[in-house]
Amino acid sequence: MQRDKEAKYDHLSIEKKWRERWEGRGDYHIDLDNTRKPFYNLMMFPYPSAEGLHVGNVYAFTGSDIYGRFMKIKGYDVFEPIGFDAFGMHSENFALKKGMHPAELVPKNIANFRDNQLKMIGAMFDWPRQVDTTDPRYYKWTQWLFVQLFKYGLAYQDVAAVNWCPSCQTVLASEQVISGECERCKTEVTQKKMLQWFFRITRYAERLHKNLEWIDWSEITKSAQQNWIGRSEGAEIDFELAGMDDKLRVFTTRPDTVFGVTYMVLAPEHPIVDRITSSSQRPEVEKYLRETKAKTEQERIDEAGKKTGVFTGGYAVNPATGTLIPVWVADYVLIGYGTGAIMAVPAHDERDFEFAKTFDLPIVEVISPDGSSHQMAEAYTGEGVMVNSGEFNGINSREAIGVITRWFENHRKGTGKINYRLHDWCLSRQRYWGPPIPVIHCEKCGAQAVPEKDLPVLLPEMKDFRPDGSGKSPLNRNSEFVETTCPVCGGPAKRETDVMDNFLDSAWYFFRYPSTEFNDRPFDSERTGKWLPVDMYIGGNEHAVLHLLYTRFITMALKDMGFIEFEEPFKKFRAHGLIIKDGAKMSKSRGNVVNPDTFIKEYGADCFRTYLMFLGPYTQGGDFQDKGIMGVRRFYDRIFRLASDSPAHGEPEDKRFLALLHKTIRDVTGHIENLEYNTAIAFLMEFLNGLAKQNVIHKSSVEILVRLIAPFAPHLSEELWEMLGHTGSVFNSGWPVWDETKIVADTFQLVAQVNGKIRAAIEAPVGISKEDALALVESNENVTRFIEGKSVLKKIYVPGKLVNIVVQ
RNA sequence: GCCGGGAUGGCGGAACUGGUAGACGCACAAGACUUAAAAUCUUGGGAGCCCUCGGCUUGUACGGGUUCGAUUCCCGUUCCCGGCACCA
Repeated sequence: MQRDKEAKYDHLSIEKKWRERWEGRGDYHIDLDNTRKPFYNLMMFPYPSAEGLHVGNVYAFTGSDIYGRFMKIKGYDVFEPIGFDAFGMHSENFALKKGMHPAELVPKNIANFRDNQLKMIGAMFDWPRQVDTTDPRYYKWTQWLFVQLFKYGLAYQDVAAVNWCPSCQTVLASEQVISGECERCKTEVTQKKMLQWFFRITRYAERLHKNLEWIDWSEITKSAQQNWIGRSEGAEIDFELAGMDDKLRVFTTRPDTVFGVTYMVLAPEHPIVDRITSSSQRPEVEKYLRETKAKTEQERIDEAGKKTGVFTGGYAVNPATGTLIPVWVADYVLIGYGTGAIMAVPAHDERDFEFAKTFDLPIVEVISPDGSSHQMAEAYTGEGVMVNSGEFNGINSREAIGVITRWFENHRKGTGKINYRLHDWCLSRQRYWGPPIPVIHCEKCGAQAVPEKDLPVLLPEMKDFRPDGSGKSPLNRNSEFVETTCPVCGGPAKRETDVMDNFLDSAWYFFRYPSTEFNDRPFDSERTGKWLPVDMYIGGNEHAVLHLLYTRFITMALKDMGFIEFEEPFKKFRAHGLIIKDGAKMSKSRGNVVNPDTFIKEYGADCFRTYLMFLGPYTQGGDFQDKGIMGVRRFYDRIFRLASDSPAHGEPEDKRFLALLHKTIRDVTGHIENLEYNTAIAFLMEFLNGLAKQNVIHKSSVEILVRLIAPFAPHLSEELWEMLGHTGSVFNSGWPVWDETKIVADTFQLVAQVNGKIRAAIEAPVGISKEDALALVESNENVTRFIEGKSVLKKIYVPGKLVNIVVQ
């Protein structure tokens, strides 16, 4: 054959052809009501940034799409929707920077994302069902969701210390503060006491924690949620205050150490500080409170370890010993956790120990590792035997936790208690670009939910949408929006002007996808019953305690309110890894950003997809190296040549080749199922290498290869499938099946070891007996060299694998 | 500090329930084709040593252990990534 006449893999025309054909035929817009094997394949929808699609997006979507296409070719009715998470500060801040209006910018970004980029990556998106969170037809239902939660008592307004981002000029949820900084702009967050809207996610803390035991999610994600929820078991104990009627309640995980309580500490913000402070101590206490208040979060973190505090002048009574103990105020106790007050056990808590050393407070050992008493040079936090603990002496401290808790319960001085680190979800934002909170404030009737018939509360068009730092949304400056009437009494009232956290938009979007055509309900119950929970969800782990926690909460709430019958939204969730470039994180400043468009144009989407997946295990990410993509391109070039070279009819007979063929089907199947795409691709390459070496290349073998690469290279496989004479889509051809019996070869490499060291590998028939195997090995020259003149202690035979001769 | 994940050639990475470490690919080298180059095809390789077919020694972050045999299991250590963190 003449080289220059050879058929050429022209990815540009092939990919265009199949994009158009899929769209024209509506291959991926499935009839949701007429399916036998529904499979909901979900990927985290993107926010349409002006910079365009990031390679990280492509990586995420491709991995998910490969799974979806694999299920499709296996015969499932795969629903693979996509949408745009377009509300929120990211879009708004960008619009501000560009001097544009988000209402004008966002549709442009979406169009660019969709038409120039997302449509090019070869995913089987069901476009007619796309969702845009800024569309009133969508956010009407986001507001509806708020109203339901409000009516159910899960949404409330309260004055609380909240996280304030001075740059974004809004409050944030604690999940959106990453080590003291705003998740969006990295500005240091400050604490402010403000009236805000919250969702009572803490009511679900135990369920959110408990279900982690059984949900099929990536371990890394579950562990992050576990840490975030921060469940800890212990007890709450009441301490009487000398000369006061009040009791001081504390939370502790170590009730077994109560005999060792030698003082107590209040958080500076604790309400009782004012009353307990004696007049002589008052100036000092007030000075300390002023100083702590002035400290930033960062200073407090930096100082962690150094203990500061002052004595209030007040005393409490140790409920176990009856002795008077001083009450201090110190900022190592946090108002936001437990009761904001602690019982201090310096002998058995490192922080209390340090504090006691600093201020010369008594240290009493009550848990001894060996039962004898010690000079305490540091806190002992392990378990041991109770000492100096009255009637409890001699008990193991771990046991004592339960015993003492019960003792307190019997004396009505305390109770077993589980504490969570999780806080309620602060939902309100003092910004413009979000769905308005659907609430009307009436002086007479209080805060009222906007009646459902009046939804959506449209986000008014405002030329000046700049946040003003007043603690209220820019909507507050729009009197036309603000002034309204009370839905209960009809009197004059004001609208709530804060908008909702855009994480609420994304907390329920997967409910909407299967029901996009219903405008009278957020989601149809029949559709939902058929399609949810989501079968497979893939996304980045940066949302482990944001989006992924909120979706679980919202799903549980929807169940409790009777809208749905399941409480976990995703049957399976897998976090994909991160993709880096030449060993380093991608960043604009480093100039090592991979532009997907360039690679898709140059090598084709199929190549790009496959290469991204070939970089490393999908759940762990990979290192992108520009040259590496050529390997994948060569792989597809070779397949293309093979298929266009009119392969022979008939079936291959070579047993070795058949073994390779069936093994490839088996291994590729298994590895795709586990999202180990890199190894699946390696097996495909190995198979091609084997196939190309055959004297006769059979069409049937090429067809199997084409079907196996289909999830990775959808356009190319369709083209090749057609070239091989088929009319329908390769995705309707079924996934190849393997025959286990064909994988077994006639012979194998019998490894011969002496004392565990390999001395030879001998071709031996499968099923060789132990005696024959030993004989074979012992007749090997290189083996005899090592056993000659030595006494044989043992002969080990592992069938089908090796013989090991142990000598001395 | 606690929790989770990880460390394997020049590089990205393979290795099932402990059984030939380095599959597959990149880069590299040699050869074939070519006037030449590109493309393509073939071959080669962890390191060190004897260097002759071939063989020996050594090698999966480090130090021990269990085992006939350890990248894999156990104990200890270092470093990297992610989560939580003065959370009582």
